[in-house]
Amino acid sequence: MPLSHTLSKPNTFRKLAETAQAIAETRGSNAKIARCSQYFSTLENDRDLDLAACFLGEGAFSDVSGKRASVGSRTTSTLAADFCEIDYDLVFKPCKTATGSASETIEKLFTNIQEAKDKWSGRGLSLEEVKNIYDRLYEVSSRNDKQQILQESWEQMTPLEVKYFIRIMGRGSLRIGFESKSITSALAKAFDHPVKDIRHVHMLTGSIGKTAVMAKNNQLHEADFQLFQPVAFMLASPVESRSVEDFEAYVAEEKFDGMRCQLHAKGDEVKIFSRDLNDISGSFPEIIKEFAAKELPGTVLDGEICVYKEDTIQPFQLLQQRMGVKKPSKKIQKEYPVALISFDVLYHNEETLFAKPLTERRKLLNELSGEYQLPVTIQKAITAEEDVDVLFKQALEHGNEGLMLKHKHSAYEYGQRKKSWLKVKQPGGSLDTIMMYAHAGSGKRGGTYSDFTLGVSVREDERYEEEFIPIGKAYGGYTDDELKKLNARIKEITAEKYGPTLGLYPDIVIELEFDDIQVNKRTKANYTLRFPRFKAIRWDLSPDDVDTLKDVERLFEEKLNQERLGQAQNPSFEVK
DNA sequence: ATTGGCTGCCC
DNA sequence: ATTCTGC
DNA sequence: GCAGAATGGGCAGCCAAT
Repeated sequence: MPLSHTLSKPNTFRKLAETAQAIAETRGSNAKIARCSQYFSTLENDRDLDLAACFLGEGAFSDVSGKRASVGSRTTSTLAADFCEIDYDLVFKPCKTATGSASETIEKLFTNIQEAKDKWSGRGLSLEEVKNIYDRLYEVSSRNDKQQILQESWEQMTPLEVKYFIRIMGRGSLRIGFESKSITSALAKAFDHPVKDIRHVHMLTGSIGKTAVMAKNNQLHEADFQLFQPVAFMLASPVESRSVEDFEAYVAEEKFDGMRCQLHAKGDEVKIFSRDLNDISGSFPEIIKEFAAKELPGTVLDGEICVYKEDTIQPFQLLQQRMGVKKPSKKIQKEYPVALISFDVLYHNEETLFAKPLTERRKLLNELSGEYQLPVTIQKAITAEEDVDVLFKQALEHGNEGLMLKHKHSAYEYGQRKKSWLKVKQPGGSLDTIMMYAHAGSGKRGGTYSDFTLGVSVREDERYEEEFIPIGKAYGGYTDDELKKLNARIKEITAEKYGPTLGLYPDIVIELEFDDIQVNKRTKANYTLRFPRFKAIRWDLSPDDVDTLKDVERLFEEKLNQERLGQAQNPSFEVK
């Protein structure tokens, strides 16, 4: 069979890469959807459709598979440099800075460099073969083995294929203006089903590939919720309390600064899943044991895991030291005792409750709390903004993050960020900082400096010799227009260039907003900021006006002195 | 046996 | 997590 | 109003270098 014929077959990886590129170059979401839909229609084989939908919509592995390639930009980039026989630091890195994308750089280099072209066998791979490569990458662990597999694969791919192979392998976006919403629309169009049906089945199965196959074979109605298979979480939209209109329609509960989780239980079988649908049961054995002992009938709960010690909810930083621990020792379990505080019930006694209004789900949750001794959040009625203000203050006193306002009649809208759940938070503070370094952006921000290191003043601080020291980085909170102005000014105040980073003369003052200050001994300042973002570019201020490290220390002390109220007084959760 | 770099995944 | 932009 | 895209800090786990 002639090569060209083989390669034009729809089930080749080349066809998928070409389709992705065509989608990227197409303007307008409807046109993109049409282009993708047409591609899906050409895939005759179920397995190929499964893989194609998974690659375009989720990546190398289905979200619920728990598998990862564990290949990052360093591994791919150094190998790419070797592949082209160029120096990584001297040639590859500058190219990456210019294009703003490692995979884009690799595509360009492979297209233009003879050493890379010489390695190409031109054989081409099927979707199934590429899937096998991803599986092999998951199975090996050393970087050498991973690079060996990558090298062999790239020899059989065109530069365009390599680009998408890398993007699919990572957990990030394909950056073709086409994420899960568009994929579901494309499947709806290709196989003639309502978008909402496709979306619903996607939520239930957790797999876009499976959903695609079911859509093709008219099996969407067969999809059903299954215990121990996690569903996407309902998310909340940020609001300022003054912008809420009908307070009576909402109930308030405190927003815990912990780890969101979905618990599935039946008898002594219990599993918990993280927001990204990873199985995190192993990290919290005492929660598993505790719920196993309760012998619940088939039940799914939505809640938050917190470190809870001496009747007090402990800071998130303490929980962080447990989150990633795969097999926590007895010592760790004792030092960081955790509690799962539930706030919703999604399934009980063979019945899914997603479509029921919140009030009804809550009624059941309260009953379960009484029957099985489950800690649940306390919901409070509100009628006006003043109520929210009072409750918000109480939440902060508990060491909680803020308030959730939940629409009383809302269904559990999984996987979506709607206005049924609102989160009310308040910035932890702000600092006037100096811009110290500017870093090259990537993707659509390629070619500009879009990411900045901000510093506080230590000019009159005997502990330091320099004028300013970094306190955090920020990349957002400015408009595209402001970014242009910043880039113009940066050109004029560049002192040094280190690869993708510019060292700047002190000139631009940024009002930096953040949610929290934390101690971090590994940094020069000893402190870092949680969720730093631009609040304003202070063209009106000069480097002399920048806040000092002593100001940071003072803010931190103030925070520490606000003692956390134990749950014994005025609790934010209870057992009915 | 330690340390540092890379990766994934919580917020 | 947060934020801005295009549709 | 939603979806998409580009990015923050910090932790554990794992591998590579020393």
